[in-house]
Amino acid sequence: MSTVRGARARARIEITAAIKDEARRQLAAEGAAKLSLRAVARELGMVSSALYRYFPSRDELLTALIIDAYDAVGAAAEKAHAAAGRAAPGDRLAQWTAVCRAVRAWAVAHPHEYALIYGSPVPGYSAPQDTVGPAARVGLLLVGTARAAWEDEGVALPPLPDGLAPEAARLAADLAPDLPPALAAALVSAWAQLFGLVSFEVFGQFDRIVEDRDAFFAAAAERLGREVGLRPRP
Amino acid sequence: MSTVRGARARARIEITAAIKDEARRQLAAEGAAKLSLRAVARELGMVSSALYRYFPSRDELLTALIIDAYDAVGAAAEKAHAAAGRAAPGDRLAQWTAVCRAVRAWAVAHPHEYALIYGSPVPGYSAPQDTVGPAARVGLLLVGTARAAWEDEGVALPPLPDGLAPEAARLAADLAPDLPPALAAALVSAWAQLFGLVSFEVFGQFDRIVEDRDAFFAAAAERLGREVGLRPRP
DNA sequence: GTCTATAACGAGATAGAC
DNA sequence: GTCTATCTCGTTATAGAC
Repeated sequence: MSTVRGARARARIEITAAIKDEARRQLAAEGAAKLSLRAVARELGMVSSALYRYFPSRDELLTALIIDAYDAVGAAAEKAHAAAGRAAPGDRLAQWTAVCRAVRAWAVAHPHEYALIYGSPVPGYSAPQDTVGPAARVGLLLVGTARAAWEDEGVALPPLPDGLAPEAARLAADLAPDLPPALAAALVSAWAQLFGLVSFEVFGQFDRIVEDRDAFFAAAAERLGREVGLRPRP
Repeated sequence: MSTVRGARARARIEITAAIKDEARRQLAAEGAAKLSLRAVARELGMVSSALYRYFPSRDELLTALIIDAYDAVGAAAEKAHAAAGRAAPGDRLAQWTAVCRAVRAWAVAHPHEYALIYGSPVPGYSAPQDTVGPAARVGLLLVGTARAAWEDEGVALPPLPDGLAPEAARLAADLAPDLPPALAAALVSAWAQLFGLVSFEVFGQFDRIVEDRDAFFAAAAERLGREVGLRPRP
């Protein structure tokens, strides 16, 4: 009884994975806008209507791919975060740059999945609430490292520009009530800028401009870390 | 004779503009991947083969749209650059932030054209050399402002991290041989981060996170300016 | 209950004959 | 330039296999 259910469940998991794999292949070849349930089904030797047992609509398949992508980059970042924490406990700047490098490495290795989550929105598709949690994973790591440094020794940040004080207070209340508003605002800014660097590289804006991308990115990531108050180990 | 030719030329210009306008409308509705010469023709009451007199292929139409977009954001930035130069000559930080704000304002007003040039690459399309010049316009303004500040009074930048020295020298040689390598590298980094901030806003990554986008962006742009050595007027 | 297959819909793209 | 025959798409209804 339970083996039967187990076998069915296993088959379901396998087929679901096969569908997503094939969809990712199409993502790379044609882009998210042209992702087609029929083409996926054809490639898998299924009939299109059969896919509806696994994904109730094309948009739900897209959502699954988006969540997987956020989870993949999040997992890569978390792994780097943990490893850096073990390798040099207390060296928050090293941990910060390790997370940045992991994000970049994942993005360079999976450019089409990266484009799906950090590139132009897919026309006609609007991401449901389910993506919010996975999307936050990298950001949470960055906040965590900055918080650890703040708890260690406090951080020295330049004073907030006048106009930003209310928004910074709002950000802090939403994202990290224990942190000073200036740090919360700096974190959001660094977060956006990290992905700006990665996007420029992945989307080809650095072609014929930046050559030694590793060195360039490493320096930029470290600078971002300093902007949220991280300092090299004394 | 010449009036006939003039009229013909005028008609050609008008039709070319109408084609691009309709194509931009489709860009907004369906995305660049689905831009179709046939649909453009249908909407204009033309037959698709007639379009080939104006654009030899879909890719050439895309290229024209891309160049137009780079030129539009470049012109907006140049206008802000010039106005800031007139309003407060010598205040380089104000000029820098004015350019940043102009880029952002254009992007927010034209999100689909922004996505075309700074979003995910269009699958199967590779930009020809013609786009390089227009694409450089904003970057050149940023370099120009930083150069002016450098010539005014020099700039104090943190020393380059070890590994970055060769790449920074290369960047400086390519982009601005008169500037110190550390400044060239900081400029490329600030350039990428500026568009990272804009992309996060335009692509919806700030939804439900950053509320007062004007204040947030203004503060970030000013910080970027300081990173390339700009200081407020004494 | 769970799945797949057939067939169909309405809409749109596409290729080629004329 | 036009028309038509043939594709694609997402999605649903239905019937039957396991």
